[in-house]
Amino acid sequence: MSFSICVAQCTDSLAATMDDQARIMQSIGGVSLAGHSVQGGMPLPPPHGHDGTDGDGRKQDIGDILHQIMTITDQSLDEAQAKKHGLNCHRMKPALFSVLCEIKEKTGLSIRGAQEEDPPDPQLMRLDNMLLAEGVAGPEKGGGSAAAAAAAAASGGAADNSIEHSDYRAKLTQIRQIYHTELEKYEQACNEFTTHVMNLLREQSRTRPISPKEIERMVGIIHRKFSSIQMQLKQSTCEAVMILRSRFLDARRKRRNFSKQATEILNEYFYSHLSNPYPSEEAKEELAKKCSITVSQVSNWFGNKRIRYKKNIGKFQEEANLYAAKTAVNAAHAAAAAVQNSQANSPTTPNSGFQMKDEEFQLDSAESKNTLLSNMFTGSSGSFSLPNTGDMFLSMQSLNGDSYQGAQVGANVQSQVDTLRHVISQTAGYNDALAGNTMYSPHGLNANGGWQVARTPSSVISPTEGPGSVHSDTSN
DNA sequence: CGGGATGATTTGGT
DNA sequence: ACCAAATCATCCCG
Repeated sequence: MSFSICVAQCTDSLAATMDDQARIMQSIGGVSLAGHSVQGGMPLPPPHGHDGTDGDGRKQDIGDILHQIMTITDQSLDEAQAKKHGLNCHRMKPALFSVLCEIKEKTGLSIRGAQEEDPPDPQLMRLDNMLLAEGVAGPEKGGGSAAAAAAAAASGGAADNSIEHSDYRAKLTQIRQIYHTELEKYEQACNEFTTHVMNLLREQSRTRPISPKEIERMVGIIHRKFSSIQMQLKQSTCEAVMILRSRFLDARRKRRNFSKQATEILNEYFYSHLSNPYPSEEAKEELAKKCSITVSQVSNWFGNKRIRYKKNIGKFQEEANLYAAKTAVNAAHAAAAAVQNSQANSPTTPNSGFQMKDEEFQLDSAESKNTLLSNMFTGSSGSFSLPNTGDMFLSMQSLNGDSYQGAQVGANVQSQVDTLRHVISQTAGYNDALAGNTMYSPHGLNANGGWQVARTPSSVISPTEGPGSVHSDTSN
């Protein structure tokens, strides 16, 4: 939308109003020329110096004046100025003026009242509200600096996201700026135009009757015209914002898979908290930081993971084994580091060898994993029951199922020591029990398909009877 | 290119 | 506000 359009439109409106007046004038002329007396029977003052002359002369005079008035706008400025002066000085002018006044008074009623009250346009209000909501209209919200701060706060390494976000902010700021400059331009133009028209009308009021009401009305018309243009501006701004938004949302939809490392970290947490895979706010923040993703992405991930895990536990068993083992090994590693020269250490290589353990486990064959892991999986899982699959499964109770709650992953050395001890103690005893079912059994799911509420470890089921108890759930 | 994997969004419930 | 579930949209591999 350009300034020229708005000026053109306003000019149109003004021209239309002028036309109205010209028509009135014409009708006046018609009346006065056709009839012998002007409407209302107002007698024309006797033309000076032409007393007693025929009516043709007067008609001629009036006709001339009216013609001059009506064509005054067609002439060049200088010409018009001269003519105007001539008319103002014309001897018939006061009389004609009063006639015009009277006619005006009569026709004025029909003009007025036609388009008075303008209720707040709901459409305009909607646009205003939206622009306000989008932060395009309304008080300056710090624009770039706020965006930068928000981006910085959200980042913590989430490059993709913050880049997109700041990009969005930048574009929005751009739109906002354009909107404001345009709005200002229109306001200024409106004021200028209004003053101009008012001056014009005041000037003209010397030649023809123009009431203050009429000027007011004209101003109203101009303002309406300009505000309708403003509405167009607002509308197109809204459209632009919508497009930007949809693009931004599309861009967000255009997801990128998380890095392998991030998935690793998330999975580790998930499987080490399988009994209650609902990270606390702090835990989520921690994970988000570690994974270079946002907290809500962590939440999304856990939401998806829980649902998909539960939906098809079998599919995730290998993964579960893998991560349970990792957790156990990590715990063992940490514990070994913690207890240093303890006698009850893991049957693995010395400290230096632990560094590679993760990779080794990742690359292990399924069998070795399963045999190894089935002995270790109890490391930090809680109790579980299958949903309604009717599968036979094991219910295991951990010693420290919830010991990681709210703590940093792998940071709780004591629990890791416990885990290690537990793993070690379990290794021999339950190997056989699991031999026929190398699956990593789901823990923490109740019959309704939901994870059970976290419970205090070892208080419900003793470590001796917990891991060994076998449930078969054929109901449902 | 098809289809499974996966991150994001929507919907409905508490 | 958070969750489960369904669904969407894209990624990615064979």
